[in-house]
Amino acid sequence: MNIGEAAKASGVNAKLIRHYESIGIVPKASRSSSGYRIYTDVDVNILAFVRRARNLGFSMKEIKRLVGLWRNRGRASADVKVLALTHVKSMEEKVEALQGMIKTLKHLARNCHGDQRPDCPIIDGLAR
Amino acid sequence: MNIGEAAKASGVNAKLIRHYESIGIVPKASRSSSGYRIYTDVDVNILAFVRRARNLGFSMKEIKRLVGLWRNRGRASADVKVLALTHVKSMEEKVEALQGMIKTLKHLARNCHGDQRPDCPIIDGLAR
DNA sequence: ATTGACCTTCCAATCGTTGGAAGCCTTAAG
DNA sequence: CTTAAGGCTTCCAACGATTGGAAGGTCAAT
Repeated sequence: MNIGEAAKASGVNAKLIRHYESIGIVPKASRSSSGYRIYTDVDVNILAFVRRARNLGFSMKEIKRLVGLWRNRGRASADVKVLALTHVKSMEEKVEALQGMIKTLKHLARNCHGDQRPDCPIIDGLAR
Repeated sequence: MNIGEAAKASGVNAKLIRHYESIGIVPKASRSSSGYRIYTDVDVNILAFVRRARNLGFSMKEIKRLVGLWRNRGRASADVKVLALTHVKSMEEKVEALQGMIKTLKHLARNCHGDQRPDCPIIDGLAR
């Protein structure tokens, strides 16, 4: 399977697959005589694994570790769980930060006429 | 006032002030005979305005527009409000995305022993 | 033999910020 | 007057994750 087929099968585009290889997220693919990368079903599984982890918001650094844990049959599930829950916590913090911003901005916007007049509590709030 | 003092007064560090100038967020500061940037109280206000907008999660592109609106006495408050509410909406979408990820990961983690055994629903979920 | 779709590598851009290096300027102390 | 500390200047590079393009090689079908 060449990189384009692997891209379709895994849902990770070809450009990104090369990038992941270059930064060591996925193992280096073997090559055909003409230099094309060759992928097996196992490689496709790794790529799809990476894609799913990405969809859950893990950083590439975390994903690198997750792939390592996945491939390590002797792993402790505790290691995975800690990684996952740490990530959950950081996402929860992001949510809180965003909700704070949303609340503030909505409050400012509620008091803004939103018409042709220049008077604007949003601007005033920022310029306070 | 030189850049260091303006940084203290505005809460935006000197490096960042130069950067903001270079990308046109804030007007180019005038210079002393020796080439040092000179800031007035008005400049400091602009910088602090930028900092507050940043704290509300606006992108630099949006902030550029906000600064323009702020300095334009004839602005329509509607323009500001649209910008703010668009930003609110995009933050709300981010929150939703994060909450989805959190929910999924928490669900996987709940079923994970988190001990020395390698069996791990989190990994299995990613490898599904 | 030529087309067109694929593959290769390398370099650059995005966004917002931070860091360093090398060199000039200002200020205060010796 | 000289020197040292610290602030200022510019430019260049890095972070993370991805995307884009350019220039060229390869494969399959016409």
